[in-house]
Formats: sequence, structure tokens, C-alpha cells
Amino acid sequence: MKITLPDNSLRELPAGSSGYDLAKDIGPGLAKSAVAISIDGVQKDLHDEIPGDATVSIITINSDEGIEIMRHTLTAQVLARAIKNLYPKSKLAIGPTIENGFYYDVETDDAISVDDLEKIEAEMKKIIKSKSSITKKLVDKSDALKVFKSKKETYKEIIINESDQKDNFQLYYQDNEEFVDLCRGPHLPSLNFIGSFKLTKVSGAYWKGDAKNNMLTRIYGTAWNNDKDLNNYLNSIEEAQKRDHRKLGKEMDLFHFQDEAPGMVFWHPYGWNIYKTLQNFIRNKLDKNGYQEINTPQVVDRKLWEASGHWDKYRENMFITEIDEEQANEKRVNALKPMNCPCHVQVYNQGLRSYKDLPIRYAEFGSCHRYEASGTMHGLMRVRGFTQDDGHIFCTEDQIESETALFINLLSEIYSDLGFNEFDIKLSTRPEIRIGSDKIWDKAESALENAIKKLNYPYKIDEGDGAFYGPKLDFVLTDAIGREWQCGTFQADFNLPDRLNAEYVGEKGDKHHPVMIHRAILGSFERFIGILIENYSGKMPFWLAPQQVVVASIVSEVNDYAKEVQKLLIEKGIRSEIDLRNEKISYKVREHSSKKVPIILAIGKNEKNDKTVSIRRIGSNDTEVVELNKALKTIITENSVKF
RNA sequence: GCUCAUAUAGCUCAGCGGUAGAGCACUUGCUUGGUAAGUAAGAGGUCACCGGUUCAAGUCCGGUUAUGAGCUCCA
Repeated sequence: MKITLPDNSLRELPAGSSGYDLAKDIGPGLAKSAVAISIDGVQKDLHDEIPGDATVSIITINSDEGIEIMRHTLTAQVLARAIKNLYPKSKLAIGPTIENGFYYDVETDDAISVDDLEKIEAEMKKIIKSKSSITKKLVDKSDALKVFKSKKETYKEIIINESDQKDNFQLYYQDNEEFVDLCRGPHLPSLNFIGSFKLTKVSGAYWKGDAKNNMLTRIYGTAWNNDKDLNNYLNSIEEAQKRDHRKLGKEMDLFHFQDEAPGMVFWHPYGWNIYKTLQNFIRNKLDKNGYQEINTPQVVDRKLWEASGHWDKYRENMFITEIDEEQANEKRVNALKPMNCPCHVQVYNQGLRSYKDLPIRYAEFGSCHRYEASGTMHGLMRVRGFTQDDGHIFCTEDQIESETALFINLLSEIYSDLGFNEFDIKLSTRPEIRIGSDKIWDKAESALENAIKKLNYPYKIDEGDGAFYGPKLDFVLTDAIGREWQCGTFQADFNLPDRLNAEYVGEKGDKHHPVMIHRAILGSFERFIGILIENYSGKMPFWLAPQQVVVASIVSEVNDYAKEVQKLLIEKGIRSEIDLRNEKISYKVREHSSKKVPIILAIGKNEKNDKTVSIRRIGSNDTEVVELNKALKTIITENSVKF
């Protein structure tokens, strides 16, 4: 038979040859590192027979695919077997690979905790050392069921029963059928190929990811070809933990949470400085881009939420308030607003709107509350009380495209000012259950798509992922360590203007419902500040820093001059503090550096005599002595650069 | 909401049935110093909350609340 290799060269092999035979034929080195093959793009076991003429590539242990197969074998063959050895009554569910590692879900009577991981790892190493061979059997459905029924592996039975496959169920055996697993494969030909690994955590996970099902125990691990790669990975996790905004928030005295208000931020002065600066920055951008800022109530009667549809669809996430009847003779049920949109429609609805008024762009730093499930909260990233940089554009169908373009340009400018130069766009199109005619969906989807195309941005289409009320764009930015955060959103809505009777008078004097576009750039201030803190490891750019300058005296004799310098800074709107404590300058430098203050101005006798300051910037060990007025000028310029 | 874990001084943590500990921070004294920790002393705690076991409970057990890691969710 004729085998085509990835470089398009041809090789002739006798019929019935396996992937291993092919690898051997190409070279002994390749045969040694080969772990699987890919036949016409489909991964197969190394010792599988190649059925006939085909394009075949050899997967080696050092390739990305090879590592993934190694992780797969490690979880499905080694971790699973170790669990069965240590906890014979446990039942295996599934064990897939994930980014950088793998997990296995098991049902078990004995609680497995992180303390048990060491024990399980030791058992895994024992299994690997035993150098078990892995052999594969193909069986039909009834035989496969028999095997797992006898072993009381109920989850495997479910998987087999739910499969529409008739036969060719792949059973992988180790050591004379002592251990068997059902698997799509491929697996390593031998456990010798397994490199360095570590079990990392234990948690619960629902069977099939459905909260209605059993909670299984999930054991996570990471695996690499060698110790070096493993350690690099573990170190990178540690580095990411160092920039955790919750830790930095405490160290930098930015905010706190407490039991009485879970998921609600207590902003401290320094944290609020970041918040205020960011908000002013956004406000300034909105003012320059045709938005009108408004402000609407936070506590609103349920009638409005019934009209908007939130009472039906979103109620479990809403904080409901009732007035105490004992104290007031009025009984009303109110809700804290979870979104600003219904209130914005109320503002729009005051007065008669003409097509000549459109587009109308309302912006609100809208304080919203959502009752998030307790287990979902996470520092600033997921909270119950937050403020959006929200906005709603009321426009005609024909204006959607131009509004999209204006929005994307504004978003891109803001992200880049904040230090994020890379973002992805995702276009989500009509879902199965939706409102609005196909005609308007066609129009809105193509308006969004055309706008992106004309601006030459790459984008992905997520078919069917739009909201029931209209198509949307999501904007995902990439941070300094490569993590992605979905922040911006732009959603067309054909539903709400209709439900809440928003109208405008058209050219012919007839009434129409405007299209309403929900849009945000940061998402929520809380979450975005969390992202900024982690992106910058707390070392915010000068204009955003909570404390921008600390003036530190070296000897008490210069305190007056230090005070004078600080006063000049404050007069110019620089967030600056003064440190006149009876401490050595190195002590002061250490403390303010660890608080990530961007600029420390050290003042000693020389500076006082020469009317200069000694500038020390965070991240640098150099100092620069500069004439006071020149230093002030530099600092003021740096502060205003984004406004 | 679910699973598992955690909750001790302002912070980071030790203590795991028998009189509450350390380092840092804080206060005071000495020290006036040149760019990431001078020095000595002092003060600081219903050991998250409620209940149980015990002669005796931060310590063991149950519940509550919050937090963490995941899962699920995010019209």
C-alpha cells in the first residue's frame, strides 16, 4: 500500500503494516519516540493496522499531540488504576485531558482530599514503574456492557448504552486484564513514555456537567515530558498567584469584603482613587463620543420589572425589597435594579421622539445588584453589587452599522489607553428560540458584521449564541500574562423597546420602535479594576496609581521643604503623600515600593539647599536628582497624558 | 446552589484536649540616617458565630455564616 507522509513523500509498505512498522521503516529514532499515528487526520494507536492507502503522520512524544496522548494515558490508565487500587469500591466516570493536564472523575464513598494526593501519586508512580504493557481489544456493545457490568462500573455502562456505536468499543487492558478502561484512545504504547506529573487539586464536579446529577470527585493533575517543563509550569502558576488582586488589594489597602455584605466591595481610599480616576477617564471619553450621561433609581417597583420581563426570567438573581408594613402603611414590592436598561427606556419615553433625534446615546455609571449564587463569587471579579460603564443607544435599524463602528473605535481607543493592545471580537448570531422577524435578524447581523469588516478587525462567529432579543458582539482582551477576559459587549435588542413601548415618529408621521443597543466597554468597574491590578501586578501606570508620589524626608531638618514639595504636588492634583517619620530612607523606600507607589521623591539636605528632588521610580534602582520645577512639570504631564 | 477544604492579634501563620504563641505592623524611648527592614521596651486576642461531648474545648462532634479551589450558573 502507498503511504503519503506529511511532507508529501510516498512510501510503499506491505499490506497489514502498523504505524510502528511505518515509523521503523522511516528510521529507528522515530520508532523510538513514536507514540501514536494519525491516519487521514484521525488519531490511532501506534500498533493499529493501517487499513490501506492513506496519508499518515507519526505522532512523537515530543509533539503537542504526543504530550496530550501522554496526559490522556496518564489519567485514563494510571490515575484511574491507582484510584481503583486504593479505593476499590470507587466507580470510574471520565478522565479527559485539559489544558496543561488532565482530570479524572470518580464516584467514591471515602472522601478524597488534597492530603490524599501524595498517596495517590505514589501509587501512580508504582504503576508506571511496573512497566505494564497496554493492549487493546475491540468488542461489540453487549460484550463491552458485560465487562463493565461485572466490574460494577455503572458510569461506563451509561456511556456505552448512550453510544450509538454498535461494535468496535475499545477496551484497553493492562497486565493480563487486571485493569480495563473504556476509551476512544489512542494511548501510549507503553507507560515508559510518561514524563513528569503532579496531582494538583481535588474538587467536586457534576456527572455530565449537569447540576441535577450526582456530584463526583474530580482529581486534577498536570503532566509534562520532563521535570524542567513541569517546574516551569508550576512556577508560572505561582507567578500568577503573586498578582492575585485579592492579595494585592489587601497589601495595597485598596478594598475589603466582610461577612455582612458578601459580594459587595468596601472601597478604601486608595482603591477608590483608582475607581474615581478610571471613571473620570471613561466619562471624558463618553462626553467626547456623543453620549449623554444620565442617572436612574436603584430601587424600582416590581411593576417595571414585570413589564420588562425581568420578573419572569431573571427574578432568582434579583434582590427584592419590601417596605416594613408595621412602620409604613404602604405595601410595595421593589427590586434593586440588576440592569439599567428598563430605566433608560423610561428616560427615553419622556416626551415624543422623532427619527431626527436618533441616535440617542445614554450612558450611566449604573450601580446594579445581582444575587449571584454563593459559590460563584470571586474577589472583585464576580460580585453582587457593581457598577457598569453602561450605555444604551436608541437608533433606527439603518443606524446599527454606523453605531457599531463608532463603538468599536471607542472601545479600541480605551483598551489601548489602559494598556491592552490586543482584543478579539466574537459575533453571536440568532439562537433557535428568539423574538423578531428573520428580516430584522438578517439586517442586524449583517450590520454588525459589516462594521467589523470595514474596520478590518478579525472576528469569530459563534452561531446561535446570540441573546433571544438580538445578535451581539463580545470583546475579549488579553492581559500581560496571556489570560483572556471578556469585557466589552454590544448587543442589539428588538425586544425591550417593544415591551416598554419606546417609540419614535418616522418620516411619514408613523410610529416605530427604535432598536436598542446595550453596550459596555469595561463591563463593571469592580471587575475591570481587578483585571488592571492583575495585569500590572499592582504597579499601575502613573495616571491610574492610587498613590502617585510619596515625598520622603531623609533627615528631619528638611521637613519644611518636603512639606512644600508635597503642597505643590497636591495643588496640581497629584495624589501625593508625605513621609516625615523618624525612619531611615531605606526603610521608607522599602515600604512605599512594596505599596507600588510609582514615584518616591527623597528629600535630603542637598535637595533642600539646591531646590531639587531625588526621583526614584518603581521598578528601578536608579535615582535622578532634578530641579524642583522641572520635576513638577514632568509629573504633571505624565498625569494628564490620558485625559 | 453543589463537593471538598479553611476560619487564632491589623497582616502572614504556628499551636490540635490541661493558664493563648511567633514574625511583621502598631505605641513609646534611644537613634537624624542618602535610596528595599537601625535599636530596645510595651501594648494588642470571647481563638468566626450557635449548640453538643468532656472534670476540662482554638483543639473533638454537629449546625450557621463567610472565604478558597473546582463544578454549575452568568436572561
